[in-house]
Order: sequence, then C-alpha cells, then structure tokens
Amino acid sequence: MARGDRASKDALFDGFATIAAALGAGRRAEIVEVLSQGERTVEEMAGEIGQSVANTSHHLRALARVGLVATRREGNRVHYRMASDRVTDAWLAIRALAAERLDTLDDLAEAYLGLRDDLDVVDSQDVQRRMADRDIVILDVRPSAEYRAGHIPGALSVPPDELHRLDQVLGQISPDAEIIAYCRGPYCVYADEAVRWLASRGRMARRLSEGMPEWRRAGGPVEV
Amino acid sequence: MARGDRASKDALFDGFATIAAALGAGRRAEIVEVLSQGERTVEEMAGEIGQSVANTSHHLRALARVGLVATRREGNRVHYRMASDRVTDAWLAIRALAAERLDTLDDLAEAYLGLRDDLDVVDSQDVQRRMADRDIVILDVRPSAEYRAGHIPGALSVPPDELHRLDQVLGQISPDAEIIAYCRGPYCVYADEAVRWLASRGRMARRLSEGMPEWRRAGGPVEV
DNA sequence: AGACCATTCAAGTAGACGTTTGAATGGTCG
DNA sequence: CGACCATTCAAACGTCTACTTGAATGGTCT
Repeated sequence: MARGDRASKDALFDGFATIAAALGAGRRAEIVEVLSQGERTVEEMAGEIGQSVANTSHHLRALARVGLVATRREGNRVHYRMASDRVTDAWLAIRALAAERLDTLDDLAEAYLGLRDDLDVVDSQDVQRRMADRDIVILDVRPSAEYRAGHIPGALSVPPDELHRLDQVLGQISPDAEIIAYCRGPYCVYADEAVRWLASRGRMARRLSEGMPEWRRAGGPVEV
Repeated sequence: MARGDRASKDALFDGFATIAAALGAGRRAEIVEVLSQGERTVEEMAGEIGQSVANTSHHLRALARVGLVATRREGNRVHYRMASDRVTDAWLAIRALAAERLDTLDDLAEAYLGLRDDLDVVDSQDVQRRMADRDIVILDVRPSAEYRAGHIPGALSVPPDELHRLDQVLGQISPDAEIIAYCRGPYCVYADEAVRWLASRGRMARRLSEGMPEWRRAGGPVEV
C-alpha cells in the first residue's frame, strides 16, 4: 500500500462518512437535538423521541460507537451526553444546510410547527443588545432540568408542562414590558405556545429566533 | 395532525437526516471534498474518486436530489458544483468532528498519508501574518484548473503532475526564502510530496496545515 | 444473598443503499 | 439527418440498517 493509495483513501473517507451517517437517521438526529440541551438517561431519551427503550439504547450506542456521545453511570442509570461541542457544531451546520437547500423542508417544518406568520420574532443580537434594559423580560420555556443546566441570565423559568402558571408569572411583569420567549431552538414548539398565549392576553410577546445551543454557540452569556 | 405531532416531528427530523445521510457514504464524501475545490464534469469526477462514470453520476444525482450540488450544461457535458458555501461548512464540520472524535481516524489517515512526522507544518494565521514579508514563497500544489479558480495571492502554481518542474521554479527562489506549500486540504498528499522534495534539496520548506477551502472559509485573501 | 430495575444484547424481518452491468436518453457536430 | 458522445436510467446483486420482540446482563437496595 503506497502513500496516496486508492484503497486507503476510500477507507479514510468511509471513516469521515461514518460520522455523517451517524447523524443520517431521523431518530438519531432527534437524539442529538435533545442531547444538545443536556444529558439524558436512556429512558428519558426514549420518552423524548417516542421510541422503545431498546431501540433508543441501540441508537445511543451507535452514536457512542463513533465517539459522538459519552456515558456516565449514576446508580443503575446510564446518562448519555454530547462528547464534545463540535458535535453540536456539526449538527447545527447540517440543520442549517437542510433549511437552506432541502426544498421539502419548509413543508415538513410547517407540518410540524404549523404556520408561524402570527408570531413576532427577535434575533439573538437584538436580545443581547437590550438585555441591560429594564423593559424586557426573558422567558425560558424548557423543562426545568434544562433551565438549571444553563439559561440566559435573568430569564424566568416556565416549563412547558406548566404553561398555565403563566398567569401567576404575568402578575410580576409590568404590562409595558416586552416579553421574549425562547426554548430549545428554531424547531421547538414550546416558545410558540407561550407567545401565542401571551399575545392572546394582549401582551407584547415575541419569540427568540434561536434556542439555547445556538445562543451558547454564538457566545451569548449563560447563567447556571 | 395537531401542531407538535409526533409523526410530523419524525418526518421533519427524517428531513434533516437526509442531508446528513447524503454525506454519509464514502464516495459521496470524496465527491464533496473534490467539489469544494471547484466544479467538475461527471467524467472528471469519476477519475478523481476512482469510480465508474455510471456510479459517479448516480452519487452526484443523489447529492443534487437533496439540493447540495447544482449543475450547469456546457456543450454535451454537465458540470457539477457546490450549491452553496454552507455545504462546505457542513462538510468541514463533519470532517473536523471525525478527526476529533473517531478514534480509528488517525490510523486511517496514516494509512493513506503515511507518517508525517518529518514534515514541518505552519498554520494559516502564521502565513497570513507573514505574507507581506519578502522571505517567504507560497507554492500552490494543485491542478492548474484549481489554481485558476482561486489561490493565495502571490502563490506560484506547481501542479502535482509537474512536480519535476520544481527544479526550474527553485532557480527563481532565493536560497534563504522559506517555502510554504499548500494543496487541497489536510488530507491531501500533494503538498507533502513537494515539501519532502524541497527538504531533500536542503530547502526550508513547510506545509500549510490547511488547504484552499479552509483558507477561504477563514476569510483569507484569495486571488483569481 | 435475593429481588428488582435500567440497560443492553441477540435474533429476526422488512426495507434501503452502493455498486455493477447494459441499455436508453438527449445533446452536439459533420 | 445521422453518427457520436457524455450522461442518465433500469434492473439486479449483496450488504447494511431501523425497528420489534424477548431474553440476558450488571448494577442497586432491602
């Protein structure tokens, strides 16, 4: 096998391809999206992606086999987590690429998220610029474990299964304040629901265009 | 199908996954690596990746089907090119991820490239900082079509199949100058050969750690 | 030690994918 | 028009993959 050999070149690129292929199955893509929010046990993950525990374990191990996720044992539970920030980088690059180039994606996104024309959106730069102001309130609409793992400084936690508690939270917020809700990312429904509920109450509410992983990756401040 | 529906969520992530899967086959990964240097006809690409024209066409169309590559007709030849810079972004992210996390990759790379311990390496920042100096000479060791499609300003073109011409080129270079060679990227053998040849002639020669796509992506100046 | 639980393994099925081979298409040029 | 050429299609092969089911492993807690 000489240097620059065809067979070993093919093998090398098969190696690169195994990484892409690991992200190339829908359920594993969902897993990666969830894990970019924080670690999960097998059972929790199975619930998140709506699959059997056996199949979820199978996929998690497939990701572990190529080094994309790492494990941690606690009691008799195994916690899976991202092995590196670069996994999130690659996943976001793939997702952005799909959004830009795959022409069926808009339809798929609309089928899942519904039409979003009624939702006002604000981007991360805007929020970061206005964070010092007193007239905006940031709402973290993710499960509380994810809020605890890191959130935008000063954000209030309103978990998605406790959206009805928004009533109480509203009492603490000045009617003049603009409310900005965020959740897991652009393909997450939680913030949409919060914004719609708030808008129906006559509040000025907008959705942050991106979620925690994107915020963190862009160098936004994070509080734990 | 309610908003936030399980089936449509799965379909959406299957959509994302088709993009990753498109990069998840070794031969297609090679195609993407080559196309990030510039457009190719089907036949040229078949030669680059060592596959039959039929199979190459098949893979190119698979990439086109998900929007990653675009085509252009000229005479009776079809030229394929990257559909967007984001394809290169995603590919580089995948490749970097594989390099960091896939523990078999070092062996695969060594099998293809050989041991590189004898090669001195310099990174893009260093080169960019020293480009104004007179004491470095940059060598572009890629096929001339790729050089023409864009190269580091001031670089001399020495195509890989004309490495024997280095003798003449050397005559024009002061013996004190440091020579820096680059080619397609970190997994490309061309620059290695040039550096070894130059080193054997007693020249101070180093290899740029990255290639044209990475240089361009990092915002380095490009001349056409 | 024994019961219990989360996780993993193993076997099996249906479907998708990469590659080859040989024929068909759709364009150019004499 | 007809010969020619690059490219694409279609069929077929073996291989791999996702998911299901049911059993086995390897921990923890009483």
